Amino acid sequence: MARRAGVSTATVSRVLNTPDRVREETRARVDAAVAELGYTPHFGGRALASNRTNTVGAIIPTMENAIFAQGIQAMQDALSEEGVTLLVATSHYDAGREAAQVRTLLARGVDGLALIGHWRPDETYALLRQRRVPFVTMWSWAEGADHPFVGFDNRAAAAAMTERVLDYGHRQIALLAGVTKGNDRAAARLAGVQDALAAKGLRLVGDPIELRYDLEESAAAAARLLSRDQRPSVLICGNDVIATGALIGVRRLGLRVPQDVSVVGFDDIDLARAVDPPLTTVHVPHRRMGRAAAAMLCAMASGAEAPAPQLFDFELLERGSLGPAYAAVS
Amino acid sequence: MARRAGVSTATVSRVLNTPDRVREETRARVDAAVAELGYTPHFGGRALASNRTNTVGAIIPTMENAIFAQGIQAMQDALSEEGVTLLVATSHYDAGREAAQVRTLLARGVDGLALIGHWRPDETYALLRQRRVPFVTMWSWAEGADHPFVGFDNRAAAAAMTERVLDYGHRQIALLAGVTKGNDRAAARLAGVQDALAAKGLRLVGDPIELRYDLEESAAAAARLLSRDQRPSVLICGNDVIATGALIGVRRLGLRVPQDVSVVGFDDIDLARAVDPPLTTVHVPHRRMGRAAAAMLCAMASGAEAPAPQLFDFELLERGSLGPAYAAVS
DNA sequence: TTGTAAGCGTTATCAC
DNA sequence: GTGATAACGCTTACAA
Repeated sequence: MARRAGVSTATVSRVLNTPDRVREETRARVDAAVAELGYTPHFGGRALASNRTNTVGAIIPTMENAIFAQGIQAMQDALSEEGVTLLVATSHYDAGREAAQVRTLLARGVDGLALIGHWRPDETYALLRQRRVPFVTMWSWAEGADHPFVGFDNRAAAAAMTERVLDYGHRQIALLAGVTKGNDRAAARLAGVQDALAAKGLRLVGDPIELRYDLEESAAAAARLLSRDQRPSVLICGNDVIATGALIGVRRLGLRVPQDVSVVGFDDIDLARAVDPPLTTVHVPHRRMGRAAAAMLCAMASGAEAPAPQLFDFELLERGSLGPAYAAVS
Repeated sequence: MARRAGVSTATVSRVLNTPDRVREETRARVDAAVAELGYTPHFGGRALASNRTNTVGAIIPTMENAIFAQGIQAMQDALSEEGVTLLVATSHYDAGREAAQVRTLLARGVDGLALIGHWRPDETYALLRQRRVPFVTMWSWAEGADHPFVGFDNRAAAAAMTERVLDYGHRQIALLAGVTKGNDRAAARLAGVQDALAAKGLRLVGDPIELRYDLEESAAAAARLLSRDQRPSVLICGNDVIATGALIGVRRLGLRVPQDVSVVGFDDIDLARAVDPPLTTVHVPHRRMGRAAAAMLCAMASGAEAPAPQLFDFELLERGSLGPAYAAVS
């Protein structure tokens, strides 16, 4: 390509990177040659010479979870406006795989890294620091963390939802939580529910049940729970998939929501509006968090000092799956 | 790093790439140094010297569509077993953005590329061929195409579903299709429905309506359709999101599914099992297609000749949203 | 404003 | 089996 425009490779490089440092006429000539040959700079060469890749990485548990799909899509849209490519890797909720993916992404020279949640082995943080890669964590409020993050207070949100449930008169409350092992979001939500109950001197009906992100498993658990002697009047669910599963389980027993039993979810994914009754749930700004993380990483990759954590608000969304506790009243 | 093990960079390279071509003792020494320094080879340098990146790209419309999220996740899982990284880009259903993303991914030196569907400007194909990048198309059956693909016959599947609908006695049939512009899958599904009707000398009630991937828009369209004089007894929907929206629209009118009106979907995403009644739909093996595409790309990137297209079967899944056409009978 | 030339960290081709 | 050494395509002083 170099001399198709009759200039040196250096000038081509300038046209591409600092167009204002080159005479208009020369620039036009180079641009023409670029267009004509369909030239695209070689990524490897660029990375090697400049030690930057214009790439940031994100490691999420799985794309099959709609909240991450949304967040990552928003993040990618924001990054591509800045000419930055997003490299997405998945950990399947496994700390070991996450660490391996960190290594992979570091080897590819990412200029920054986004990770979900803040629970991970010290070794992973040590690796990140040793390589001096800017990183942010997402989706949770990492209180007192010494790294930037963008998230919201899962614990407070769960507590707020629980208080709302209590306002409706419910006292027989069961909790269908997500798997808390290695998942600070799920754990915080569980803790939030317990907080709100403890504040009123109440306790759950039975122990919290931890469920995977699976409709059938959740449906079965809900049905089992509702067949016990002391039937709960409300099922508080750790996410909307569990809540939807619970709805299915309730339906199988021939019970009605919310007349016979209430169900509340968390996340506000599409599913929440699609089911009948639509789910009362906690709205979480997944897309806004994705965009905010993108902005933070861009800033940090450009050498900015570690930005302040960004905390988003949640919102209680009443849609119909939470009603008064008739059963408890009778 | 090079001489921490007291060897040349060439030997380090051999240990990493062709370990069997180096003496056991030397190898051990290098491995030790690698571990000690936490060394990872520089991706850019590697790409520059070897002209391979162990990266393949995929361009999908959006990750927010669950079928692509599933397929891409499966593809990524399969690729990572081969040590290949997947670079995901999104086009938002826009041919121009797709072409731009092709350029971006080519610039990053991907060893192969996966694209959704086979409708795209000739220029995009020309670019792909000019750069000699192996590529496959996914999700549709590109009859007579001169490139490898992995997909299924959207048209035949839609026809089969329509025949099933006819078997239930429906004659007042409305079609809520996806947007067909630039989307061969949506267009093929629409054509399939028309095929099956034409074979029996039947016609749709009104024109096919094209809807975006949106619950509310679909709900509104369904409600409008069912408020007309000649009310359809069944709504055939181009995908499960539209079908779910239709379910919501039906519910708003106080009608029951399937007693008053039937609804059928397409894709079999999670949503289909979550709604009430669960959707009768076409099951599409999204994950298997993702894995198959990964295998094809790996083969092609390793220099294999263009593999034969891989066609997957669909499956009609009856779940409850399709019932007999009482209304039509009366 | 532009060209020259020295790297950047690998791999590949040779000798040894 | 291993070490020099020359690419690979780009960026970036530095010189012109």
